Amino acid sequence: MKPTTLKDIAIKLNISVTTVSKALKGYSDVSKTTRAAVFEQAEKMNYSPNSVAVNLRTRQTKTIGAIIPTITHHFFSKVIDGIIEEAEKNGYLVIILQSEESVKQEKKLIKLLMNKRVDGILMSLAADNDTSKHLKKVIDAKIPLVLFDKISKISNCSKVVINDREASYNATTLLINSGCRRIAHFRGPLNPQNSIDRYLGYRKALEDNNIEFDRSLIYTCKNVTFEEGYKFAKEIHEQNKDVDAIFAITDLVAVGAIAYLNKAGIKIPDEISVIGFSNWFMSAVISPPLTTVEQPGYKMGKKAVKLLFEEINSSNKGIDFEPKTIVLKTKIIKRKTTFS
Amino acid sequence: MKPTTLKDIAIKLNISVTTVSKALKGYSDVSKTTRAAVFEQAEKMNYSPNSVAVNLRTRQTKTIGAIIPTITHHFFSKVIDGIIEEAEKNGYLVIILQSEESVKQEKKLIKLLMNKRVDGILMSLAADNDTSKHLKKVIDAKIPLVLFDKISKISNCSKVVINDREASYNATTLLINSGCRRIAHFRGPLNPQNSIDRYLGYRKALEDNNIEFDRSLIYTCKNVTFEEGYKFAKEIHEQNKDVDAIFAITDLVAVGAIAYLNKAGIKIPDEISVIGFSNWFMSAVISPPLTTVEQPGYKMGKKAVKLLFEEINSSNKGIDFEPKTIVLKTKIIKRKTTFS
DNA sequence: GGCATAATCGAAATCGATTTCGATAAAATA
DNA sequence: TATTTTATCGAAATCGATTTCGATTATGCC
Repeated sequence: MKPTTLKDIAIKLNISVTTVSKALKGYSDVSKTTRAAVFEQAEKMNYSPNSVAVNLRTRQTKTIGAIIPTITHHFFSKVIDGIIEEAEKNGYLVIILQSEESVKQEKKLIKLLMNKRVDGILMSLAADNDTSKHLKKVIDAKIPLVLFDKISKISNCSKVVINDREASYNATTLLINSGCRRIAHFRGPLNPQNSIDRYLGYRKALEDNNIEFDRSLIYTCKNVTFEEGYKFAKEIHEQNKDVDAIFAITDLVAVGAIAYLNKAGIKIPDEISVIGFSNWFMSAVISPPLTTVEQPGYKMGKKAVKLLFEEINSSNKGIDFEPKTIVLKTKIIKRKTTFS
Repeated sequence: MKPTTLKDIAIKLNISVTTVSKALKGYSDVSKTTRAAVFEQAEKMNYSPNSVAVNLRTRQTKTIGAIIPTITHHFFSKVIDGIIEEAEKNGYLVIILQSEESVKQEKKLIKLLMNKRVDGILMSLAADNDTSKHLKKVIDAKIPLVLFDKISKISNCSKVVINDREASYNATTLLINSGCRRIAHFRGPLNPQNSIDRYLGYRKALEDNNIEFDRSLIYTCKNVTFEEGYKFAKEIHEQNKDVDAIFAITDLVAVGAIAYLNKAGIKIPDEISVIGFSNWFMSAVISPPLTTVEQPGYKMGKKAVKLLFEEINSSNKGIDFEPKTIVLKTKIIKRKTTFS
């Protein structure tokens, strides 16, 4: 009924708990006979160490926490996939929590995880994040912390990101090199850093190619949805904006735009080129297949965990850990919505 | 640096650990003066109880485990969303694990969670699941277990499912009532129970309406992908199968089929009706919007957790818990790929 | 003032596993 | 035979929080 303890085995064998423990852990001061008996009995009683007790003694829970805005999002679910895989490979379990884009919720969850005594925390920040005071609490408590994707630049901790600005610059440049001059940008919300960075990369590319920036070609997707992509594409068309390319903050938005363009009979890329961001699996199968920037979610998750473990291990050895920032490479996947 | 303990407070205040604990927990045999001092000091030292120690004493971890085939799947990520929300609302944390459709992996993960001493386990089974011996281990160990979506009918534990057969029956009937007679079914793999049930519901609907079953109209999607939907739709078209409707095991497959039909210039639903399953968010925005069966993932997650807590609470009170099976309602969401 | 009651506190045991430090007995050496 | 190793075991402390039970002091009552 109740799980077997060392004591149960000890009583059965009429020896001490100490000896049972030592036998199981391979100490040399246990006779072969005793050891064999212990192993046999442990097997028979289906013993497995109570990890709660072990955790208490070792001051480690072999558990890490991950806080993300939401899991029902293809990018984040990929990151989580990577996190879980890598953690499990190292004997760690992962507690997943969702901030739902609320800093208040984020604070609460951090507290929860700290009380749980997780060995480390992974976070992708909520969009309305400005005050990173709650992150400081984690850092001050010496709990290893790694930020990924949506980070806070000011916090003194490790980070795993992509170079949004550069990726965006390259995407825009591709459009320019293929002859586009009136390039609309369907940008993300105003606050998040990667939304800003992608916008900045877009502008820099225009600038470097002597293309005048036209504010009226910037559309802000507050919710980053299919519908927004559709709507803005429609607006562009109906207002005769003379646009020859669209660069969308996300594949989903791009797919929305393509849906409208297809419906309106506008030829892609002949009349309008489209480029997305993230390489969502759907972007490969829609018609025409979407050219996009690959955002390595799975890899980001893995890297973040690896970095976290580096810090956890240093911390265990009492070594001070110098926060690192890893910038993952992105690449453009050329498909059929742009001229090469 | 290290988290504050009761002992730290006790030493600071020069009283016993017992009194500190009692003050914090509101025992009546502590003077107002002492209590106030303890609270003040606890606040100052930023005390929060070490939950590992509490867990050891209470024999509860306030943690549950969830094992699913994969998280990078819209349905499962919705379920997980529901699970996390509901668990957190009740003060529980969730450890997510992926079986990757492997029974071997499933066994390993179960063992992991049992060693972790989670208070309960939620599972959606791997596809190749036939031997549910590993589930028996959980049940025998009296660890509350709730299966959802992909279940094992023979296991004696609680379950949360939809009536796949009935839902599928209704979907097929809708097609029949709108005049379709040659209805193709893009089914799922051969093993999983819900794949079988949906197939069975389809057949039953044909039978009840005196429509002859044609084996050549059954297409098996081994991987349940967009590409398979596309491919089979193409096959149907090219082989002149005279099909007037397609019922797909999943929206993704249906969307693949629609992609082909659109490309081939086949009018939906005029020439061919299409109905999907799951109500994936994309199905509402594609063209034409897909009629589908709503599969309540979020709700399923919540219900599963609620059921698990019922069992956990009974078990805590020493009451025997009689496993329940909850069947969630599905409904058909009529959009534009079917008549009426 | 004497006894009963209430008010306050803390020692110790517990949850299970681990590890240090001795203790004992047997074997080996001088 | 006396002494030193070696082999084998276990008591006790520890990780932190909780709770039972007993002890002590202060107050109430007659």
